[in-house]
Amino acid sequence: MPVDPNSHVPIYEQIVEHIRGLVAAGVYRPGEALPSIRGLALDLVVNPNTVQRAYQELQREGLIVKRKGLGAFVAQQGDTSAQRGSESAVLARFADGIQTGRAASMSQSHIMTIFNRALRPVAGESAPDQATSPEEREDS
Amino acid sequence: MPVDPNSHVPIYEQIVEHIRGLVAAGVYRPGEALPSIRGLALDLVVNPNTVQRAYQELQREGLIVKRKGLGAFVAQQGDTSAQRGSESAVLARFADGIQTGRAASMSQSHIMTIFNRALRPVAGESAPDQATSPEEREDS
Amino acid sequence: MPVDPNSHVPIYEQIVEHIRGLVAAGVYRPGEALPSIRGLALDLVVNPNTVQRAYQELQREGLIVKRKGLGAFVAQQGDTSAQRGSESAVLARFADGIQTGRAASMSQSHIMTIFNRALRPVAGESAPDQATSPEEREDS
Amino acid sequence: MPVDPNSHVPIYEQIVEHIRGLVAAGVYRPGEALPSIRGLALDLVVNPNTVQRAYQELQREGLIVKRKGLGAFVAQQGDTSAQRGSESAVLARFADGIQTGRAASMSQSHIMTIFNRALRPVAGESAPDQATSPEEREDS
DNA sequence: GTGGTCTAGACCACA
DNA sequence: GTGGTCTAGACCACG
Repeated sequence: MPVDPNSHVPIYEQIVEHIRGLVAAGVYRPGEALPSIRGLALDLVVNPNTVQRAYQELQREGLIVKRKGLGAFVAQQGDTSAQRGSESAVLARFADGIQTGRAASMSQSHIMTIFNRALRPVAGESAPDQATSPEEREDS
Repeated sequence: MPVDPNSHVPIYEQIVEHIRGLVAAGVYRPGEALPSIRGLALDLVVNPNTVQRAYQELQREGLIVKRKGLGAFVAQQGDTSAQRGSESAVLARFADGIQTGRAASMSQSHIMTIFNRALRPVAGESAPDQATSPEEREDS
Repeated sequence: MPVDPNSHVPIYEQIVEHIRGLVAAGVYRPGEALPSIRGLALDLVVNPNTVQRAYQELQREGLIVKRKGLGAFVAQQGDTSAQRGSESAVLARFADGIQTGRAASMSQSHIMTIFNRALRPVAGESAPDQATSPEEREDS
Repeated sequence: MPVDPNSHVPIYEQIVEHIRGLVAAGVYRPGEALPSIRGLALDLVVNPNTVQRAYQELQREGLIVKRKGLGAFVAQQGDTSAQRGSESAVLARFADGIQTGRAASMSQSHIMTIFNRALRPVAGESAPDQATSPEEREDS
C-alpha cells in the first residue's frame, strides 16, 4: 500500500505506476482481473474517484480493459506494454538525475559513483553486483 | 533555460535545483551576486513571484544570502553545500528509478543497462561522455 | 452480433434496435416467435437481464407480445411499426450528424460528401451498393 | 448553452464536441484563449469538474493546451485537428445510421431519401440544395 | 484569477 | 456486485 499523499506526484499516478509495475512483474497476467476500483480504494485509504482516474489512465495506455459490471482486466499485450512503460519511467528518472548531475558539473565517474551508491544503499563501493534490500524511499 | 511547466515538480523547485547546480558548478562563486529576480524571471519566462519563492528556498537552505537593496549573493560555504545538495538530488532520482525498476521485477543488470542507456543517449557504447539531454517526459 | 459494449447507447437499446431491424427486414414476421431470452443472451454474449430489458422495451413499443410459457412473438402490425421505428432511428442519427457538421460550420455540400463517403466506405463512387460496415468508433 | 443532462452521451463529451465544433468553425483560433473552466462551468450550469474533464480530453486530443494560472488555449494546429475530429464524428453518425437502415433492409435510395429529409426538415424533396434552419434536436 | 487534485457522497447502467 | 458520471466543496500551486 505505497501511496504517499504528500508527494509531488499525484496519487492517481502513483497508483498507475504501482499497477504498471505489478503487471510488468507478472503479478497480474493478461486476462486476469485487477482489484475492483472500490476495493482498491478501501485498501489504499483513498477515494474511489482517485482509483477510477488511475484505471482510466491505465486503460488509455492500453494496459487494462474495463468491462462494466465485471471489473478491470489486464489487456492482452498488457504485460509487455507495462514492461515498456516501466522501462521508460526508470530511464526518465535516470536521465533526469544525470542531467541534474551534469548541470552541477559532476564528472561521468562521479555520477556513476552516485548511481552505485543508490544501487547498494548500505554496503561499500567495492562490494559485488548484488544489492541488499533498498530502504523504502518517500519523497515530498 | 531548463524549466518545464507540466512537470510534477513545481517550477520554483526546478529553479532551486538549477541555481544550486550553477553554484555547485562554480558558475557563481561564494560572495558573487546572483541574477536579479526580475531578470531571471524574464530569462526563464516565468513569473517573478516564482523566482522569488525559489530564492526564498535557497536562502532557507543557507545557500544564498539576500542583502536589502543589493540583491542575492552566494553564501560563504555555498559552493560545498550546493555540491552536497546536488548530490542528494541526483541520488534521490537514481534511487527512485531503481525502486521503480525493482517494483517491475527488473534484474540488477537490466537496471544497469537502462542506466547506461541514459548515460549515452543515442550512440554506441564506445563513445563516452556526450551529454545531450535525452528526451523523455512523463507528465501532462 | 452487433452489440458494442463501450458505446454510449446502452446495450439493451442496441438490442432493441437490432430486433426492430430484423422485424422491419421481415426476418421475423408477425405472429412468428422471437429467439428466447436465454438463447439470444448466449448469442450476443450478454447478460440475460439485458435481453430481458430489451424485450420489455419492445413490448412497451407494441412491437412484440409475450405469452407466458411460450415466449415472445412479433405483434400483428409489428412489421410496419418496426419499419417506422427504424426509419426514425436512422433519421435521428442523420439529423444528429448534420447538426454536428453544421456546428462545425461545414457547408451543405461538405456534409453531403461525408455522407457519400459513409455510403461507400472505401471504393470509388462508380460502384454503388457495397455495404461492408465502415469502422468508426467514437467512445472508450 | 447546449448541454442536455438527460442524454446518453456524457456531459463532458457534449462539451468536448461543442468546443471542437467551435474551434473547427474558427470561432476560437489557434493561440486564442478559451473560456476558463470555472467560467464555462457557470455558463453551462455544470460542475467545474465536468468542464475540467472535457478540457482534459481536448488536451489529450491535441486540440488545446492548458497553462497553469493562465488558462486554456487553442493549440497551434488545433483548428485543423478539430476539423478532422468533427468530420469523423459526423461520419460516424452517418455510418451508424446507414448500418441501422441496412439492417432493416432499407434500399440505398430509401436511405438517401431519409438523409435528404434530415437535411431539409420541413421542405419537400424537390427543393434545391439549400436548407432551411434545422430544428434544435435533443435526444435522450 | 487560473488549472490540478482530492474527498464525500450521490445516482445510473449493467451483470 | 461492477464501472461511469456528476455534484459540492475543499486545498494546492502558479500568476
